[in-house]
Order: sequence, then structure tokens, then C-alpha cells
Amino acid sequence: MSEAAGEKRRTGDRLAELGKRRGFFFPSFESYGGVAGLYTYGPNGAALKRHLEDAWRDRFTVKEGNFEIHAPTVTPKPVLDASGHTDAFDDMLIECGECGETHRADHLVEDATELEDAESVPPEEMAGLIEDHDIRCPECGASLVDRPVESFNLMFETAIGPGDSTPGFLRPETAQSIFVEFPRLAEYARSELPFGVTQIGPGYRNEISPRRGLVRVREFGMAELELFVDPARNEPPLSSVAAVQLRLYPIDAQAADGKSYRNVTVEEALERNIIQNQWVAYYVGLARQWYDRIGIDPDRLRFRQHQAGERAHYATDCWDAEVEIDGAWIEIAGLAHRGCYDLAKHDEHADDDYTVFRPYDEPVTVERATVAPDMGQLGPTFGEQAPAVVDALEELVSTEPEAFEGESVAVTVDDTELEIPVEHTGFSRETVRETGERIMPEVIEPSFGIDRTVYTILAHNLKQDVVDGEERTYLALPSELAPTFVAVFPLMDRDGLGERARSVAADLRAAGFEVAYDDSGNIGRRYRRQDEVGTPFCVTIDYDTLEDGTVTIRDRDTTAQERVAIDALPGTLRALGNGDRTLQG
RNA sequence: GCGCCGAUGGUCCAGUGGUAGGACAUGAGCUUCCCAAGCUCAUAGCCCGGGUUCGACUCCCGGUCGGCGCACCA
Repeated sequence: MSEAAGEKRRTGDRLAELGKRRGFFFPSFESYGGVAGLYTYGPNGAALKRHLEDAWRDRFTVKEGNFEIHAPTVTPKPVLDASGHTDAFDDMLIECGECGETHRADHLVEDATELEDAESVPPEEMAGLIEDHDIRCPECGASLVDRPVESFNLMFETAIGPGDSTPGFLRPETAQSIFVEFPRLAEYARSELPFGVTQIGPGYRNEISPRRGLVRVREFGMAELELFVDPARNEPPLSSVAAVQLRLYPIDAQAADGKSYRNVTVEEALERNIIQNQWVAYYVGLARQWYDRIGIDPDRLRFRQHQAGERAHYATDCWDAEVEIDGAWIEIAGLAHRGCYDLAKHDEHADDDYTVFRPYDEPVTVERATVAPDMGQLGPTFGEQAPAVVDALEELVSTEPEAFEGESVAVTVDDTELEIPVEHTGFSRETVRETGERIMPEVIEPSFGIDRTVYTILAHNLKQDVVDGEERTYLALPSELAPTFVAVFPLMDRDGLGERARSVAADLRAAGFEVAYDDSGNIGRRYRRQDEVGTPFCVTIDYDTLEDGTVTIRDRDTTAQERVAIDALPGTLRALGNGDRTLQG
């Protein structure tokens, strides 16, 4: 780790303290005893988070030409039934009566049987399976037969409206609220693939044991992009990221020795088939660039591919962005290939159509067999069976049109074979001109955890050095993210310096800067206060200011100072903020 | 959810069966014309509930919150 010797405390402990003391983040509801896994962002944290979200929006929404939406967090149950979350989030736990260990019942059953997806077994059947296979505690070997199987739902449940008519959940990911609105979003995008929809907002997980500050919480911010692509046309704008250097940790490397990273460019990753999907590679490259921009240490960042067993129920491939803090690797983003899992599920469960129309390059003519059943004949003949007969005829004509070539056609309805005169089916072969087909897009999902990213930015930028023999702590935040962009001080609060400084501060605020004003204590103390919350620039009004209208600007990281005219201050600060110039101390 | 450890001003800590002290921070003043200096004064605290006891911040039990390990992390 790059921290100076002498600081033995863990970064996590230092951040917890800094968070409370300087208003970045702290446990919520402490006056009432607190609730595990819920945090409040103080003024500095809220500003940092807002700037981070703006930076994400700029990169993944605006610069990519994607669309941002804002959907409810309260989600009716059928949506999550369709997406598979009601099943996947319902863990079945069983506790050993001897040693007290808690185990996932579905995992034990999978280990002991041929079942591969025991999670979908109803809880009431679980006990039977445990008895049939005489499953024992892997810890102490005691029998688990007759131990109660308890289900624990990781989603926060709620009721929508009075009574219990409409059960709902707080969304476990922002993604579903995008997928479920796909028909309208596709129409908005004029059905042209690829198009991307983003959303920044909270998701909820009723974690069994929240841990480590902002790393595992029960309400957490997410920034997600769902990119809908044509499976047959895999053409991301790769050239812009082809040369981006990646540190990849693919499945085979993890299996081999646990440490051999593949240090390659995006282009090489695709050429060598380390990353299979071009869109996934493109977004891994974008993410790597963006992490540079927001101040994440590239030496403590890697992209790790999920093992088959750890992938989410919807994913076909997934790469996590992971960062190192206090010696542990923490996931801060997942770049998943979700295939068409979600759209197919909603297409199946919902009334609407979750496909888009894709025109052929050239229209084609095809011969198609159709039926147009004569209900005037079928209705009286088959009574209430008639609709089923129609369904059977439609099914048959699409699979086996030859069956209609005789005098009559046979279909099976309710285990009964029925003979129907072909003349009553309206059978015909016609030649139609088709201009395209309906396809279901595949989904590429870059999904970023906001809170963990805020935490990482703090952890990777909390630095110490020595200035004039005094040790100093400072947050080397990128200017774009710093809660305060510039602090204004009068050297002394006397002789009119305070008045002048206040007017400079007011002018800078009017010019759109986020400004702090401080006239308390000596100048060095004020610099240190701003250093600790990451303010990149400090402007000091001194006696020369009263003479010639100049002030000093001081740089947080180098402590270099330069005198500039007050009139030039806004332009100079902007140039300093976006890196177009640096201070000549 | 299990096990171990912890909880004292805003923050970080010390400490005692007779209700507490430091450092830093904060506020006021003096000093100081550019990097946490010095001096004076001030504000401010024993996580919650029950038990033992004449008396509990201290001992015991339970809870809450936190750290670590296990499990979990769709």
C-alpha cells in the first residue's frame, strides 16, 4: 500500500472517522440506536456523490447518446416473478441442531443429489428431499432431517395501497424498471438498435449482515446502463477504446494460480478472446477510462470475470470491476452480458411485445400457409371446445401445413382426436412480401455501485505528506468531484480584508463555483481544513489585494501559490479545474 | 444468523462500585500579514433495558450498534 509509514490504522477506520467528523457519511438514525446497513451522506458526502453521479451521467448517458429515465423503486410482485427475483432472492436456510451452523438448504440438496437448480424447489418440498437423501450437517455430521427449513427473503416487502391485494417489493436492482418499460422505450428510440437506457437511483437488499461502512448496505445507489443490441450486428465504436490498458483476471487465471493477471489492451483482449463480446469489451474499456477520471488508483483496480457458479441467474458472462482497499478486493461494478433473458421473461409474462422490428436489407417473398377458421361451422359443431380447436389448427398449420392437403384434417383437443373438414378451416397458401422480422435484443449491462465507488474514491485519495515539517492529511480528489471547488480566506479578518474576501466569495458563487468561506484561526489551519475535505484550490485576500487587486491561489496537492488579478480569477480557476494549466509556485 | 471482541464530550482514547480525565476539534478573546504555533476562557460525554447493590458508567443478563471470523452477497 502506498500510505506513508507511521499510519497504522486501516483506511476503513480512518474513513469512518473522517466521514463522521467532516460530514461525508455516517450511520443513520443513531439517536434512536441506529440501524445496521443504512448510512446518511453529510454535506460533503452528498456533494461528492452528486458530482460522481454527474460524472457518470456525462460519460455513460450524455457522451454515449443514451437515454436516462427515472422509475419508481416500489415494484409490484408480478414484475419480479417474471424476472426471477422472487425465487432467486428467497434463500432457504437450515440450522444444524447440534453445532448451530446455518446452511443454505438448496446448496446441500444440490451437493447430495443430481439437482442443479434446487433453489427453485418449493420450501415445503425441501424437507422431504433432505429426508430422502438423509442429508447431514457438513460441519459436524449431525442429521438435518426434521430440522425446519426457513426461508429468508433478501427483498424488502411492502403492500401497495390498503389491504393485501397488491404485494410489492422495493426493487433489488434498477434494471428491471428499465426492462419492464422496454416497449415504450423502444418506441421512443424509434426501434433502432442499439440504444441504451440509463438510470441512477437506489436499490434495496435486506442483507443478512451488512459490513464495512458503505461497502455492504441495505439501501444503495446504483448507476446502470441497459444497452439493447442487435445480436447479429455486434458493432461498438471500438476504436475509441482499443488502446486502453486493462488488467484482466479471467476465469482460467483465477483457476490457475490466483494471481496471474492479463495486462492487455481492449483490442488485444478481443483478439486473444479473453473477452468474447465486443460490447462488453467496449464498456470495460470505457469503465477503465472513467475510473481514471474520477481518481481511482489504476494499480488497485482489476476486472475479474465471474466463475460460472457465481453468475447471477440472468447473466451469460460477467466482468466485475474490483478495487483493493485494506488488502481486500471489493466489487464496485459489474459488466454483464444478460443475453435476452429479461426481455424474454417479460415478453412471456406481460401483455406487451418485447421485440423490435428489424427490416431486411431487401424485402423477401415467402409462401406461407394460414388458416381462417369458419366459426359459423366450428362453433355449432364443437361448442365450448371451439376456441381450443382454433388454437390447435393454428399450431398445426405453422408446423405441418401438409396436413391440410386432404379432405379433412385431424387435431387433438383434450385427448380427443377430432376430424375437421379442411373447407371449414379456411386453409390457404399465399405468397407474402416480408420487409423484416421481429427480433429480441440482447442486453449489455454495465452496472455501477455508487456508494462503493464513493467509498473507494475516498479510500484511494486519502493521503498524507509533510509540509514545513508538519504532517498533513489531505484528500486528493479530482476537481470535478470535490465537494467544494474553491475556498476563500481573508489573511486576517480586519482592516477591510474580511469585507473584500466576502465579496470575492460572493462573486465566485455568482460565477457558478462551489465556494467555502473561512475566517477562523490562522491561515495554515484553514488550509488544512480544506485539505482534509479535498478542496482543490484556496484563494487568499491579503494586504496586497487592497493595493493592487490581486490574490493568491494555492494548490491543494503541491501547496504551490500564485498571484493573479481578481478579474482573472474565474477564468484561471476554470483552467486549473479542468487541467488546462497548473500553478507555478 | 452463529462465534470472539468492543461501545466514555463532535472525533480519538484513558479511567473508577460513591456519576469522570486527556488529546484533537469547536466557540470567544489576545497574539500572528500565507501552511494545524502559543496563551486565557468556554461549550460538551459514560449506547439502551432489566438485575445485583445503600449506591452501577463500572459487576451480571438481554438488546442495539460496530470490528473481525464463519455463513450469505441474487
